[in-house]
Amino acid sequence: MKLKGSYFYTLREDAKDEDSKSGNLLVRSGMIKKTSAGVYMFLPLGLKTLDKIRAIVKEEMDNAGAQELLMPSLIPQEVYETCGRVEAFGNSMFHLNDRSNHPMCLGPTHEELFTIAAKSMVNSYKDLPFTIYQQADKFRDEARPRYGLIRVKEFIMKDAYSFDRNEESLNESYMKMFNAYKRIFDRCNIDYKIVKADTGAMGGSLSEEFQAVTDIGEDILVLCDSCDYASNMEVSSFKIEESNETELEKELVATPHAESIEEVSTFLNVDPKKTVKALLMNVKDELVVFFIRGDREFNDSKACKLFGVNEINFANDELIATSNAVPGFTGPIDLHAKVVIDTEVLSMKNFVVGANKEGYHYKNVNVKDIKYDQVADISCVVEGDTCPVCGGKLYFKKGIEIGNTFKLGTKYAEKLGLTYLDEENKEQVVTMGCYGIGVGRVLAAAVEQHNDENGMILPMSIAPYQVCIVAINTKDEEIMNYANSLHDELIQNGVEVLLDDRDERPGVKFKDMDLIGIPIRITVGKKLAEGKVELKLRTESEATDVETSNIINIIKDIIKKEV
RNA sequence: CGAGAAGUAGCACAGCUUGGUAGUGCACCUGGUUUGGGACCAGGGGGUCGCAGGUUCGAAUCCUGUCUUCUCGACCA
Repeated sequence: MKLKGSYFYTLREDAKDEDSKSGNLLVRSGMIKKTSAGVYMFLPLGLKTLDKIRAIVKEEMDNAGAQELLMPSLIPQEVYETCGRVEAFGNSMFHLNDRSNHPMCLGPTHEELFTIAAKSMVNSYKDLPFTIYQQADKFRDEARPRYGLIRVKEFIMKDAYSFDRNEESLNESYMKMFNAYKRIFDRCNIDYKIVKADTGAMGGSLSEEFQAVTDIGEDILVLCDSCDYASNMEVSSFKIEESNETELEKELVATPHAESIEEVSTFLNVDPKKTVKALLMNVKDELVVFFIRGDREFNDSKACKLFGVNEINFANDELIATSNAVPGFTGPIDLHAKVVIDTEVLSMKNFVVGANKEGYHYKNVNVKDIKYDQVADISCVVEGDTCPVCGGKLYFKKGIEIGNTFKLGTKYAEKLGLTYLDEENKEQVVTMGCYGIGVGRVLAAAVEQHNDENGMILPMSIAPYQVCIVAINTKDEEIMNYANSLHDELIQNGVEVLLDDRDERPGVKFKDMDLIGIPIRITVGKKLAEGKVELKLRTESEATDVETSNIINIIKDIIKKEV
């Protein structure tokens, strides 16, 4: 590939409407261009990079025995009605009508269509198991697209679905995908963690997320410093510390104007860990008061699961007025409302709670003093908590979900009637798994993790070109002749090469090649007269002189080592 | 969806308070000098100032509406 005469441009300044390192670098390098919020063009250089990732995904899927197919994006709405998902997706689904006013949508996910496809083929237990997948566009009308390719309205996802006769067989299919995922992300050089995640509204028994570790991550990963415990914040737990204090008698204390945990703990000079705070919530239009340790966050998704609802909001004044709770001073003693206490509170002693009386709290309260309807795990881990597995210390990292493996179970198969006959001629429901990879997110994550002040530092496996040749002076015939012949010879040797033969000054070319992150740079300049060119790796700051007689082998060796 | 900010040339911005010929840097074109880390000199092309109304002799500038983008939050199968 020669730059002169080809579609290639870079921007010298950051885009004002990109909020992430990767978004900016991808836009500045001319790989992508925003068409509207959360929708991007993939320009030639960007598509080439994306294709490298897609090829790795395809190779690993095929090796794992999965078969590729392609589903449509334009789908009749009734396909999603069977499993109640039009409502479940709500505003994030794109709706449109065809010319005869038939309601259609742009597919946000494809469980239903894959299940329908499986029905055409599955009759007997002998037809199982198998796994099919596609790499295709998904459409989700995100409320707030952000971070370049990370949160978008239209994106390419690799989604695979496994079909098995039972849970045991599913476990095998699942592990094949799981291992393929590890190879895919390893090959793309992503720094990732595999965490346990919420099975959410999808149902199913196990969900594991592949999370690329970056500061702009939208998920909080809970990790252990001494074992391999790893969990999404939504579902993570911690080992509760038992207190061996002797229980004291509760005592009413005046705490004028001290409403927040911070104010109360400062006023009474107690550790926030020795307080219990109330959350007045609206659960199905009923007031439920949750009590958790003062320094902890309320875990929304755990609470939703507890009540089997999709959302829990703060109660409004009207709802709060149905009880004797006083916001800022709400406590579990003599509270006339439904009370749920966090499991951890059972192990706390001599703590501070509100007194349901303006300006008063109780101190030295113990579990025996309080009445509650339910005990449940409803709080979030904080850093420094004890690991539930090994007793080590928990710490946090931020992650971008780039992949998800999911034991779906029989939910979709049941509703859509995907069954088979077993050896005894009995009808059985197929057990499914689904496995997704956000291909664009993998690219964004790779860029987010591999860059410096000059631009991207792409891993060899996904860089659009493995080698770039910078010809210092395009007017020098010898330099140009050699650069062109090196370009041709590398291609003949199966190397992906970009020749910068533009009539630009050297500095411009160096800056551009650094920006787009090509792993190996060959500079053809003055030393050509001595039979030498310069080789520089994007990951290194220094260049070395190399004999032109050896150059092909040296390059091939570097590539072999990296891929 | 709630709150805030911004829309002026391909990109990044100034001009708006106090209405009066549309500006700067980069990019682009022509000529020349240059050629190892985003060159220099000279000349040049390109914008119905997001859109629609209104006020005014006159609107990028003031007023109203609207769309878009961004930020913080809510949401995120």
